[in-house]
Amino acid sequence: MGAGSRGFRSRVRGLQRGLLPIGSGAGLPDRGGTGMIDPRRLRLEIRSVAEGLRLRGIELDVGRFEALEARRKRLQDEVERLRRRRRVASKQIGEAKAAGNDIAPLVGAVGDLGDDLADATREFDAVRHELDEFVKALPNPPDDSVPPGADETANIELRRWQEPADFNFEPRDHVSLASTSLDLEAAVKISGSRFSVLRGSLARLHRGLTQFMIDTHVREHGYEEVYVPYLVDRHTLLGTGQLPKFEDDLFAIDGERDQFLIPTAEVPVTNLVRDSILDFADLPLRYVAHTPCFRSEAGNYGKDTHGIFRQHQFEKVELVQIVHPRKSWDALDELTGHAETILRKLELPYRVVALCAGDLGFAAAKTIDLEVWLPAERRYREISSCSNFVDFQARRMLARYRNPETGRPDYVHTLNGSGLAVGRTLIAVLENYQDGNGAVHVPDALRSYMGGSTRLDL
RNA sequence: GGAGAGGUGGCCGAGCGGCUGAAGGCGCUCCCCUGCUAAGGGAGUAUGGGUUGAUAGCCCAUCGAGGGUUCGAAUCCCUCCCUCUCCGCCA
Repeated sequence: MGAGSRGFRSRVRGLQRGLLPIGSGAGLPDRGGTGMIDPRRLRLEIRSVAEGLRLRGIELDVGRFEALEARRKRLQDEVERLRRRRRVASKQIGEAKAAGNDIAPLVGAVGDLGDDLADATREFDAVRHELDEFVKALPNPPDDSVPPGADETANIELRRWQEPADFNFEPRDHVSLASTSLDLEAAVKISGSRFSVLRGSLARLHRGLTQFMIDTHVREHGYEEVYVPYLVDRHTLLGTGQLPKFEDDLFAIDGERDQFLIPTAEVPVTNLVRDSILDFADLPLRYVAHTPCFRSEAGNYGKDTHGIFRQHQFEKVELVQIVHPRKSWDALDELTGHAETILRKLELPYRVVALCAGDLGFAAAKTIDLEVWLPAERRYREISSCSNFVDFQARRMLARYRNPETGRPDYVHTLNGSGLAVGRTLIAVLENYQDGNGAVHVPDALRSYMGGSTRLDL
């Protein structure tokens, strides 16, 4: 039995064990594992898929896909035909043997079947691998409601909440305000650039913000708090779409373990439902997790180098929802609202922005960003990103639910959003709550998390 | 880290290399019977892929994963992963 003549399911399982096709020589993943755009949709409506991808600035090579698909079809047919022949022949041999007949002629009749099958299988696997790579590299086509555009300049502001405070003094930035409580020198000494050390009440504020966010989402929004690993394997990252295309953005563990530091809690949390068939009645699932996030920020050299806006390590409270496919658009609005609640409770001015097609992340069908006002920069900056991935991640993960109407498994839809990025919230609090004398007040909502203090002791 | 045991369908649990996609039990669904919270009888009940107008059929694959032996592997061989028990270490 040649490589690849094992079934689809075994490949999917292999994948789930972290044995990846990419560079590992292991079996090819199939549908579930490769994940992506629905292969059937790709075959049947490739034009519309191509159109969607064009909005993201990606030109789908329709001719190449169709050629590959034609070969795949022919070879799969051949392989299955040969396998069937082999099965039938083997069965006959078994029966003959049981009846006490001479099996030599039957065995001889099998002839080159084995070799033919091995050859066909080899070819089939090669084509599937090629097809797999091709499809896997395709991002999620944007939803129809996503504004067109190539980059962030085409994003659409949907609404604003509160006008920025009109300071009658020159607002200072968070680095200046934090003073010695933000010890960037120590961080550089310990770890290098893009890390930070927080001290005293600033560290406490950081922790308090985190607690406040989690508590709000658990108590008021009905999320289940989960604690998850910060190191994950390749398969997990493939499920949510960080791999195989964006390995450079991740910190990998160097050594025997083929693991990576999570770039966001989305990765471990969404993968909770990987390879499962959920009960219809259990949907929607809502998880909130607080984790550190690790990003290499490759390609962002020189960008946001001041302060702690863009770090290799930062904390985030993440919201994840697993929902019925017909509910995901409502869920996106809800989830965005849950993130907004934090900003409102903290009374931080923000605006809501719909990302244009060109600005979407790989797996997202639609993304709504929340941007908080930073007085020192005199502009709104991203503090939360809420996305509906529809069935894109679910396909990669084989995350399904039992459809009560058909009795069959269907893919769920997945969503996530920051609720919020803690470090950036810290910046926003510092800058928006400064009083002009270098002091920073504690937002009312955070008082109880700060031991009743009304001012930060910086 | 050392020693041992084990990984089979939603769960439990059989399985001399061939008729086992997989006995049996439990659970679940539907039907029948039953005059009353129970019992009994019958049928059905995995997933992925392909084909197709089709969630109708039909075909292929899957018994932790990968590879090997063989006409044929859940069953034999090799490698890896995981779980459990005991010892050691440890927050």
